[in-house]
Amino acid sequence: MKRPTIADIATRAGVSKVAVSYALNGQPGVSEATRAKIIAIAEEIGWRPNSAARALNGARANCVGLALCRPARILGVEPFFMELISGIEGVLADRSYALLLQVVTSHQQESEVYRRWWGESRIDGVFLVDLHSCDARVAELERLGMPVVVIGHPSESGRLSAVWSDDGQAVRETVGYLVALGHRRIARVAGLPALVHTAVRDRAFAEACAGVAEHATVHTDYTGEEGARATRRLLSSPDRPTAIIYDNDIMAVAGLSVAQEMRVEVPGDLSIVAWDDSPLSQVVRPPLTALTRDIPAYGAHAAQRLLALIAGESVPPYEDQAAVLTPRGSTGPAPS
Amino acid sequence: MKRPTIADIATRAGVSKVAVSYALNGQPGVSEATRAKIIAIAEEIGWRPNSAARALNGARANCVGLALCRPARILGVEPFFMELISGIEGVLADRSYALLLQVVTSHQQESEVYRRWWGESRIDGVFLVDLHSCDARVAELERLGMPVVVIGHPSESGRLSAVWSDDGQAVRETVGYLVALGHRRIARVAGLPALVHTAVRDRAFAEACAGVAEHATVHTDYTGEEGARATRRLLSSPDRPTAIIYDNDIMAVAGLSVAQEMRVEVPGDLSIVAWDDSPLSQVVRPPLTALTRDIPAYGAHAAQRLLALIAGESVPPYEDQAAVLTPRGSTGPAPS
DNA sequence: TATGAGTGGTTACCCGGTTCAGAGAGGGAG
DNA sequence: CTCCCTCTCTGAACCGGGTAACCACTCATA
Repeated sequence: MKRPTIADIATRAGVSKVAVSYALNGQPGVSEATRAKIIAIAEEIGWRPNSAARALNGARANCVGLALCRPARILGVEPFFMELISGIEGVLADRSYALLLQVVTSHQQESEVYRRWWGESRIDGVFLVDLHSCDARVAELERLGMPVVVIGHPSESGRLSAVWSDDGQAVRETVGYLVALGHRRIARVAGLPALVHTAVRDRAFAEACAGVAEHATVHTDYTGEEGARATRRLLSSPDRPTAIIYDNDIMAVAGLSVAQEMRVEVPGDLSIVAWDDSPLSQVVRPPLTALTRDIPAYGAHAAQRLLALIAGESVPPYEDQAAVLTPRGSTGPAPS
Repeated sequence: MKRPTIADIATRAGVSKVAVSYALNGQPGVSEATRAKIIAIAEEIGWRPNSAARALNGARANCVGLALCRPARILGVEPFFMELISGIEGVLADRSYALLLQVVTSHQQESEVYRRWWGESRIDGVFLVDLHSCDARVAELERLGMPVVVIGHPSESGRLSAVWSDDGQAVRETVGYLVALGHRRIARVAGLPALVHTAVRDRAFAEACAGVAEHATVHTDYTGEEGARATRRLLSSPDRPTAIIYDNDIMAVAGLSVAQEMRVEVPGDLSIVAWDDSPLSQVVRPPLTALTRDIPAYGAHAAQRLLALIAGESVPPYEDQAAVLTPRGSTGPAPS
């Protein structure tokens, strides 16, 4: 029942374990006949290299880490992370890299997890997500000297490599589209204000609206409840907006329901745009106009960069495609 | 920049590395004064035990695995797995266990991942999810002799420990509730037919309806599109159902939209029940009656059992609480 | 005074794979 | 026949910890 080791193979093949090591790693130093025999025996007894023993010789751990700092109820509802992970996995699996995952409740705990993983030689690098402004995690990771790919805006990523997409561009496109439809009062139901990408969107939204439309931004925690509450407040104001942009689709769906409950027609009286186009956007009536992004591809790009970084290559910041607007039934001309 | 080892600490403290090992592991064999000095030095230079070196001594890897065999687009939309992972993480984090995650595309690939992880001594055990009938993975994992907790029905889990909840009970409760409301034609939009829990629900549904209501089951792949298509077909039939039970909430929301699009009133003409009560159920109008389960707790129980199994304890199958019906606005009396 | 039991530490070796220096065997050139 | 080189393979050391066995010393007991 014990797992076979190269010593077992060596005994069977009648050679030293060094010869086995060379043979199995494709290194010179053994004849082709011996190599073939050794490989045959290894396959027969189902030998696998012990990752711990390899790691001990300074080899890579063949593993990268990801820590998520969000409460369970938000993580579950946001398809973003699962899609991101799927994309990351696709790249890692090809190179037999594993992904170590941890859900944490604070940035402090998150930094501690990085220190532990790195100190224990468990991982070769990490992804850093959900960047805050003046993020202490960036300094911590720079200090550790570990390969890191930041999935987020490079303005706050310090000397760490970033993979990002231009949310500002997506906001400008959306506002331009809504203004062209005649909207002059546009609101935004935004996510957590501490996140860098929220700030980027906030700024781009204010700039894009400046001079062409009244604008208001309400911050939430990404949950449907807060999205609903924000919508209710916006729609209750005397000069209510004729269009609302939501930072995720669960809030957009909640907003749509609030509008229907308040007898506000969508898209007749109110246009709705959702960020991050998950299947959810398409199953409600009317289907939601959404900012579409290939999230698995985004994760895949980040994973490629992290592996390159681990291999010692230098990795400049990579700008992924910006989200593009996919118009559906939830947007239309502004009411006259 | 090199990571400190116990040898470094030993040099600094002027003792042998064995003394350091004893001191840091809380073992007897060193004086309290020496122990304190060693611990102080270890903290000062930020020492962490190298996980590879520990694992090499036959110690645990302090890591468990989870392989998910679902396409990315379904994984993203199902809050189930993220909530399950959150629950698992909560327990693992307390014991400094890590979770190794891999998304695979076939059961064969999944078994290969298990073999590799186990052969490489990367993990101490795994969770097995999405059981099929006559699942080859069960035999494979039994053969490997690795600690496993099956998250699913024990009827198909062989000699492996299972953590499960009685979906049959939930189905009976739901059907009873609908029948009490006067419904006599009930349909079910089910998930993948190959999954054991789908089969369990199918059987319970047929039995619960037998003699009291006409019933029909349509299988889908869990996506909103298929949920919508199934609903459209069901509502187009001459003797259309007055109630539909959906196997997840994205399909239920899609079904709700289809009903509205076909001018079928919910709950006036049609009652809708969703399985797995995510926040999504509550943000649509009307809010969905749902089968509620504490999924993070479910994951936590599974994690506790897996850790017990790894510790060498014997773990009987554990039946978690069945999902309970949470009535909301989407169900009502059958139309007369 | 010899014996025994704790302390507090050490030396030696193990885990499984990698790496380095070098040892024989065989072959070709001089 | 010797010299040298290449090919194939081996012993020993190493990575960073864990553990068994043992040793030197102190103090209490027979």
